[in-house]
Amino acid sequence: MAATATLLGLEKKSLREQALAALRTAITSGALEPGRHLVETELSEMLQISRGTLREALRQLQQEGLVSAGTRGRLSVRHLDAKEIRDIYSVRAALESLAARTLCELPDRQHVIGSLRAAIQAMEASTHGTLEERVESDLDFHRTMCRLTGNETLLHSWESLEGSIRMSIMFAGLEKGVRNMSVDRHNDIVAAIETGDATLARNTIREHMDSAAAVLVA
Amino acid sequence: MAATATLLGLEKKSLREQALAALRTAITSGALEPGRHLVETELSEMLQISRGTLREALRQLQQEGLVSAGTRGRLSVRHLDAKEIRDIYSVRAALESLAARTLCELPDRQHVIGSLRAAIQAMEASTHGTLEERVESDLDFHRTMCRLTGNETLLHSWESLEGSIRMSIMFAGLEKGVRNMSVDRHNDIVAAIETGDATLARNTIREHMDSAAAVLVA
DNA sequence: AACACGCTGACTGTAAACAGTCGACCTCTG
DNA sequence: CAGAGGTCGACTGTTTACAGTCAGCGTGTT
Repeated sequence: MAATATLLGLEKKSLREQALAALRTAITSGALEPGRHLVETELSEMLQISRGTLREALRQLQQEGLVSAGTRGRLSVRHLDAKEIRDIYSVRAALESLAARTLCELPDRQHVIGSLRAAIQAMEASTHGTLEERVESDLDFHRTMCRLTGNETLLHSWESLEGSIRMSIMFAGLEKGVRNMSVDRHNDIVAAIETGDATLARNTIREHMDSAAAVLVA
Repeated sequence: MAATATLLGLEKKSLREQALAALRTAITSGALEPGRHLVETELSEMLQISRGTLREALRQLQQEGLVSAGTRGRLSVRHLDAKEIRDIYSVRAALESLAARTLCELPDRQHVIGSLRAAIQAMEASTHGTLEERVESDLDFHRTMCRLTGNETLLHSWESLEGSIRMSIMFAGLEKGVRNMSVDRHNDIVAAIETGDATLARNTIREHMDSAAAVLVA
């Protein structure tokens, strides 16, 4: 069964895609805890899908860095130590700095600024919600920033990193994680982009990410 | 059959891994031309493997950006236009800039510089070889730079981009591609890293990548 | 007690078969 | 002739079955 968009906007997702989403959530939420050996026969039973379908989903999660291969093809949920979290955030900072600089160089930034402000409003709204919602709206802001560059490769690279980012936040604990997700900091980022000063924007992102990583590994 | 390292250093690779490598090479060399519909039944026959095994390999290639999904799950070899090549090189520059800066910040760089100089010597040797060899040694230099940072996430991100980089070079033609793979430019990069000046190193990489992209899309 | 060997169950890798979707083509009807 | 409907082959998505590897455990030998 292929993914199908129907007239009413309903979308049938393939079992593989559904499994991928479910596993991604289970891993990044900690339900499948770090180091946990992912046994195909168990998971396929839990998810009520065949092992072949599950393998395809697991391959993608492996590529995304959520799953690591041990001896003999055994997969387990990846465990992140402090260095790895810092490394992830370094790469994240590099990608988002590129995004910010790219947005500064756009001839017409108004539409972009509008979208980013909308994302910040969503962040503001989320401060009355759960910690999960706050994390979601924060990541959505950053993803939006990458998407608005129009650089598909950048968005794809960021999205490939997203799982690792989520796991880093989960490792630290949500309460710690949201400590760097304030609306003010994100307003600073948008303001920097609005000035069109690419160096300022890059530095603002860099500081934001350095600070976030420091909190996560403390 | 799992991948197995034996006493003599021989390594049995799984069929999936072998298929992955073969397909990657076929795509990045242009043997499987851009836009070509990848029919599972054909490919599995060509490679003499089952469709299930092939699908796992194709999923990874899709994740690497070498293969794009069309309607109804149909996969085809990705086609890159000039913008996409520039985008790929922007992301590449961001990642390698991070690598260069990270290497500048290492307390003891001598071992690192040695490895980079060895990679340059391999590049020098390759100037007497084929164009393919020159491309290989160039990419090896850059991969080495990322690996030496010790940042696994960075290396993985770079390697996930490698296929797209190779395809960009293939699109332009190898002759054009190697135009920016001179030993001098790479000596400049190493020299910049040797100074420990992160900004200089970053700028050297940035210029190198900007110049490479410009040549590829000209 | 320590070591070697054999067996078994658990697990991964892979192939083959089944099932559903859809485009192309053909036939029929007005 | 144009349009509708049906059929069939090509293809993707998924399941089931087969095969090989290896860790753990039990047994026998020294």
